[in-house]
Amino acid sequence: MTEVLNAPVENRLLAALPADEYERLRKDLQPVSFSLGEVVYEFAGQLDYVYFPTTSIVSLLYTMENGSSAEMGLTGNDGVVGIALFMGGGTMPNRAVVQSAGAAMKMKAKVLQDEFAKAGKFQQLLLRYTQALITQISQTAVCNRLHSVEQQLCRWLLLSHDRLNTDELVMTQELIADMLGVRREGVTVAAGRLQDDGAISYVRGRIQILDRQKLEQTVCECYRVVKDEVDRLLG
Amino acid sequence: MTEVLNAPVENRLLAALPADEYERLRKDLQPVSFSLGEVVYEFAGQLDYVYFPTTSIVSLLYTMENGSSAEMGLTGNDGVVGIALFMGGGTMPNRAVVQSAGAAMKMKAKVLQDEFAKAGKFQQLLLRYTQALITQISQTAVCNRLHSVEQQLCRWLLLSHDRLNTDELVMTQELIADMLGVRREGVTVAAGRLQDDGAISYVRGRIQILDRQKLEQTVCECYRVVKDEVDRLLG
DNA sequence: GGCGGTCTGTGCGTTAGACCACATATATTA
DNA sequence: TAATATATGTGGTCTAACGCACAGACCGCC
Repeated sequence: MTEVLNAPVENRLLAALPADEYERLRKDLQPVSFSLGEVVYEFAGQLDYVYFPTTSIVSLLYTMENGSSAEMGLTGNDGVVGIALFMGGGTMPNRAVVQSAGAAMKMKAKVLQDEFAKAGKFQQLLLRYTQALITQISQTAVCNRLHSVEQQLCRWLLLSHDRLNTDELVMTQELIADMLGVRREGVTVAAGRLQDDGAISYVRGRIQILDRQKLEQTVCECYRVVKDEVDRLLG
Repeated sequence: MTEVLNAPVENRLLAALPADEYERLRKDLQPVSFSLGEVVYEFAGQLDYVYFPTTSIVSLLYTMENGSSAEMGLTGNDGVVGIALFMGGGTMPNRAVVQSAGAAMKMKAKVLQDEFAKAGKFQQLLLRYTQALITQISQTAVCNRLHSVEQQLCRWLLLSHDRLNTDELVMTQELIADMLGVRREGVTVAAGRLQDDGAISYVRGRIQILDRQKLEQTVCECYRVVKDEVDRLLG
């Protein structure tokens, strides 16, 4: 466990740093543990740290005034939570919620900003990640408009699976529904079909990915666009 | 006409530059004229210039393999087209199409990148605009999931109207449908209702905004979130 | 074991919007 | 002034997803 916590290089952004830059930053990175449902930042809330997930996944989502919500993107070991801190706005009009419990490395906002200002490799990586995130959010917009709940569920499962080193997702259908911005029953039906196909198995908040290929057959092109772009920009 | 073309400060990003920086960049800005439907950049296409719209509006949209499309955001005199050039990726997996004919100032990619690397006010403005764009795209994702065609049409009309200095939008329902990712008939019906309300009048590709207040009553909260964030970040 | 809480499955009426088929109205050009 | 192309209006059918109401199923705890 501590082994995992002390392995910041499990985050792709940090792992891509040159050795000397990484050595310099190392002392400013502290391990943290996120539990499911924990709120990393709130609508318009000031952030003191940025977080580099290693084994956790954090969802970015917007909650409407009437309580309904929808996810616009998710960040795992490929990125960083808190881009507003280097983009200059400080805050963002959305929330970040832990979607899969696990570990992350945190860094003080001030340290990050100073490092960003050096215009080195770190800045380059942060901006490239941000561009990849833009693509992810864009594709979410398109997918929300044009594709079925089942396709979107597949996209979501695949994106999450890519960011974990396990085949088990701990997640109730209720929570998935909140992420996708659909009804819980809609998720039940879509998940039921995937289960009948043998793609996944689902038992009370535990999804096993049994057959990725089947998911990839069902998913819309949106998944591929996002994945290819992440690989191109950070790979 | 040339008067307009020679007034780059009609773009809010350029207008926000300190006098000395603006003077330095001035010689690198050339006026261009965009016609309706012109493609500014193509899926994964390399860009030689970035564009600062002054009286034009450019839509960012994704076209699916089957030909259907949806917009994820739009840029007018508040921003810049071609963020991939300073974000580091070079290209983006989407298209940029002129949604409202008019003028823009263009700048060579190399000049922009050199200027960006100076980490001055210009960089700060570009990053802040990018953050505002992220909010716009995010809200499009949420809106696509949760709101009606009529509300989305209102959002789209208001966002466009904010970026123009006229009450007339030149735009067929067919094209609006492509932007919103809905059927043309759906736009006809929604626009018909707005027309009955006296909010707009619609004649063969020419929309008159008659009563902004009525639009703002019908629109969902998404519009406000985007507008407030743009004002906060660039205002 | 029994009991309350939390998940998941299912059925049914309702609805927004898709898809299809034209009718009509306004431009453009011959 | 026809003839043609383009833009908009309208009505019908179909379907995915919603909203609601409950019925199981599994979980932990007393």
